[in-house]
Amino acid sequence: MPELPEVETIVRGLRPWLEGRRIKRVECLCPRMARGDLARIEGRRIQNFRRHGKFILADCEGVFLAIHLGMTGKLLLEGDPGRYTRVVFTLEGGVLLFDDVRTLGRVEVAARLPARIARLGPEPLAIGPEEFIERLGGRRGRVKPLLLNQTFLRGIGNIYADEALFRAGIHPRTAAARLSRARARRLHAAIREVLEEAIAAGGSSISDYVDATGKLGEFQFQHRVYGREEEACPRCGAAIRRIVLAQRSAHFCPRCQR
DNA sequence: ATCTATTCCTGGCTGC
DNA sequence: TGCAGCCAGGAATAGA
Repeated sequence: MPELPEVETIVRGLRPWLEGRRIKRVECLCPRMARGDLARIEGRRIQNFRRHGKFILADCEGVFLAIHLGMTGKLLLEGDPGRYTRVVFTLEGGVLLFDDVRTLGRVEVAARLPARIARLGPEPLAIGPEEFIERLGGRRGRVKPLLLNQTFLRGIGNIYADEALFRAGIHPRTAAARLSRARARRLHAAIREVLEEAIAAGGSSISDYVDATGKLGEFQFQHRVYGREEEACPRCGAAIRRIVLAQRSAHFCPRCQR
């Protein structure tokens, strides 16, 4: 499941090859996944290929391209189109495939950056501790669902929310606005830390994440709570618990996270 | 303005 | 061995 570190890994892998290259043809094999007229980027060069939260964005000489990988989306420079290929980008000198088993991904072409993407919260790796604490204070909900809310911070998904809360020693059900300054500061640092470590490891390969060359990430071996229900907490040895919070599973240590 | 619940989607797993 | 039923969780959307 591609979250910020996985999308960052993909973008870094693709950028050197994609940037400045002209798109000759776009074939969408799953119209449900397209927004806008994808053919509008044909004949244009890819510029400013970048990550924005979990979105992949590019300017294409006056037309805008946004890609979201959903749960199982992959952008591949190698291999042939297969059963799960949803969009084929034919570029000068090669082909970029958007494969997605579950079709929860999206490819959007628009005149400019769509407002709902522009409105997302700040980058977790760019926000400072003071601004983070201030943003937390104005929220009424619980901290875990808030971390998943892309208008609060952009790019954090279930894995890194659980891992950051564990590192900060905060229970996922804690009311966000009730966190002390010290704990909020610790959470800010934990988010940075876990995302940076995950990017360094090439992301987490849970289910079927791979980078643009088909390579698996390594960070799943460093997960301390995510997907480790019943296992011993690496800090205190207590059994990791899994609960459902806001329709999502939340993994935590009942002793370390209060 | 914010937050919560529902929907989409299919491979892989569990249990009978 | 086969199959029903459930689970995973991104964002969009509707409703509170």
